Amino acid sequence: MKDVNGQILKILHEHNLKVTPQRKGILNYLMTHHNHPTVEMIRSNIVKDMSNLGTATVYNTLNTLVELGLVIEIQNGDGSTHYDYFAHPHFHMICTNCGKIDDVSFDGYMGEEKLLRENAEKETGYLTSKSHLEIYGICPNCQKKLRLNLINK
Amino acid sequence: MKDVNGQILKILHEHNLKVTPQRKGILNYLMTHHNHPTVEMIRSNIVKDMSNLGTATVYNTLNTLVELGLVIEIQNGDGSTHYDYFAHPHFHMICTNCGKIDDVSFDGYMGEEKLLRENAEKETGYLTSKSHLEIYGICPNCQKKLRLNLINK
DNA sequence: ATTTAAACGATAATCATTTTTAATTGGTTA
DNA sequence: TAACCAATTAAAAATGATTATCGTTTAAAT
Repeated sequence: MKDVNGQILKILHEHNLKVTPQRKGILNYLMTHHNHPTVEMIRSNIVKDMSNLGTATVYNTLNTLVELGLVIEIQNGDGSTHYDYFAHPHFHMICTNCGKIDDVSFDGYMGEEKLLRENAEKETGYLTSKSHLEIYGICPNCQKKLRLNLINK
Repeated sequence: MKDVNGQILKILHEHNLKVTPQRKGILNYLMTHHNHPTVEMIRSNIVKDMSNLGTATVYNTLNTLVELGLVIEIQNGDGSTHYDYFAHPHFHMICTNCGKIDDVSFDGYMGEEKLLRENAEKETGYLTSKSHLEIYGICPNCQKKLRLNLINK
């Protein structure tokens, strides 16, 4: 098990961010949950422990973390932005039926990602830093449900 | 050169969509422009030719086209959604400095995309249909500007 | 030509996100 | 330790994008 609190302090210090209960709470939530929360999910969860936490603060903190590359934004089509602590390179599978977002990585993904970026740089002259890949489909659970629906007709 | 109007009629008929001037206008705009317009860009451009066009109609039409897989949505971080007629598989380079979105494809990209999807299916049990790849970086133009800024300090 | 379901568009409503503003606080320095 | 100050916070208001409503219009099937 890891010293999450120590990591959080290190992250904040490394980036010259003041250590506040709000930031610690938000980072802790992101690092210890592997869901893909919205702003409201984060806020309502933290409010339970902390006396109060403003919506704008959650937005500010998340935007800062996104700029630092520690957190990324994901859209699953429900209208609000979801966030993901991006410790390890991975991509997202998004179920077009239920909106679920899964993190996926496999051996060699980092290599493939790097190759794509290099090809793209050659092609366009961009200086690239990161990429987001989203693959859309039907999750196993929904496949089951959809099959049942067919039968029940 | 291609018979865009014929293509549009074919698309609408194939999907049992009524042929209306609004839909023809919106599809025509998307197919003949290679920018990545927002709803407002599309609307204001078409209003010049057509007596009128409601915002809701643009949204409705675009949502329909997205569901059909003919058009995709892209977020570049400026708050509004950009649209792209997705005739041929490609990915997007997004400049983190100016927000520009470039379409890119290179020989072999389709193969790499297919491979990624197959790996992902094996790993997760999803049944996949498509993917979106976004690569972030600094475009050549902004690289120049940023270099100049450095010198002028 | 008539009919009908689909599509349209003006407006209002909603929802996510940002800005504003004023008060508070972390962390540095004396 | 005290005091300061810039950074941070949070409530409320503002903004901007998107969706819902609903009366009117229109495409296209009969």
